[in-house]
Amino acid sequence: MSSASRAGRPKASSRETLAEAACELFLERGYDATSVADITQRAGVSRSSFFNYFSSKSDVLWSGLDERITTAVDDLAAVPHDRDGAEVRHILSALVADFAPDSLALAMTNSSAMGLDDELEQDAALRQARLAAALADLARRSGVVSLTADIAAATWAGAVLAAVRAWAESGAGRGSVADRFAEAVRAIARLPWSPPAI
Amino acid sequence: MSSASRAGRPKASSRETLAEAACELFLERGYDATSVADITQRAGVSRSSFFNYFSSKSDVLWSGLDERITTAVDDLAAVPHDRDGAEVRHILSALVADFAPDSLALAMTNSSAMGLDDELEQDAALRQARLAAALADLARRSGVVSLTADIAAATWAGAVLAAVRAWAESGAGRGSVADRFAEAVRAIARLPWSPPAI
DNA sequence: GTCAATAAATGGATTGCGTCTAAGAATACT
DNA sequence: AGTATTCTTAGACGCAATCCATTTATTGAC
Repeated sequence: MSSASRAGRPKASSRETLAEAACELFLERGYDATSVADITQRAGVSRSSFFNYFSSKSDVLWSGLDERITTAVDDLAAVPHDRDGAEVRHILSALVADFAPDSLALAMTNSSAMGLDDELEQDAALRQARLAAALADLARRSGVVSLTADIAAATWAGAVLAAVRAWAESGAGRGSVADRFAEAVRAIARLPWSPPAI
Repeated sequence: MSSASRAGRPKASSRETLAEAACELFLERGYDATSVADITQRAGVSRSSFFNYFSSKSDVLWSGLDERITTAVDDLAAVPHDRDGAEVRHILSALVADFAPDSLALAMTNSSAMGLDDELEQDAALRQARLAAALADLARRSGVVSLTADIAAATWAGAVLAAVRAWAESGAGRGSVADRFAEAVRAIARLPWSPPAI
């Protein structure tokens, strides 16, 4: 089952091929000016096939992080209600460990060239929200009042996405996302929440 | 300029009329199953006119908060770089002061009946992100490093949206959004950021 | 009253995403 | 050869959102 595809028609393309074609076009024409049909045309498959590989156009950029968030959400849902925060930090660390998605990094560093600034902001917000929802859920299960749970969840989910942003903006070369997240965790502990903070 | 409409064809509808029609339909059939054409038909105007009143379908529910966020974003952009956090808290307090949007509250309390759960989560995330971007910008202008600025911004923006959620979920009857936000601010100061927090 | 100027409504066309379905093509197993 | 399996593909669809040209309703000036 491992190597040989067992039966059926072989795939005519791959996520990688499509993502590559998409990124090229995003750089050439910009995100909005690139249609799904454009992408599949360059990749040499039909438009219909696109949605066999990605669930949406923006998914091309975010599927890597989405998968990781999905497992993190599952893991968070499985945490017993009586655990301490170390487990949560561990799950979030696993989420960012060895994270290096070519397409997202490329898009983030070239967001202005791709005309992607708003798009990326919004897409990032959706991912942050999905993670925050799982975190808030866990916090509530652990007895934290709803309002406080939402706020703490917003902070931690914000830290994850901030780490990704910081990593991408620094050229994605120096330092891993995990490093950035560790930095973020330290920053949270040091946050001056009294007036001078923000 | 105040009362008499100065010239031109009089409006055939209003935001209120359209919002009312929309909410009725959302309750009857659900959000996804309600098209813009359905809304305008019930309101007695053409589909084209809808976009003279709202910029999108979801805007029906969020325009109230959007306007407030817009002024808050403008105010935040105008804050000199050398001010303390009190000014920020003031702007955010103004954002939620006397906030009581009928349609959003209705939608949030009946989100499951309207089949709106996911939709509202996502829409809320976009608003939170818009506010967070302005807050992070200000923090960066004030010399806070980017990563920390993002995290702090996520917390405060999260607090605003959490206040709105808490207010809506409590029936929108007891206590104002402003009260909830004040509660949120106190919660932030009390947040146990070491492990046991979340 | 007539006439411009103005503001809004309207119909219709267009684009693009995302969904769905039925039909076809390529592969492995027997 | 035949069958089950897996994927591709064409095509149609519904809907949101944009755009434009046209029409309708009002105000105010002459």
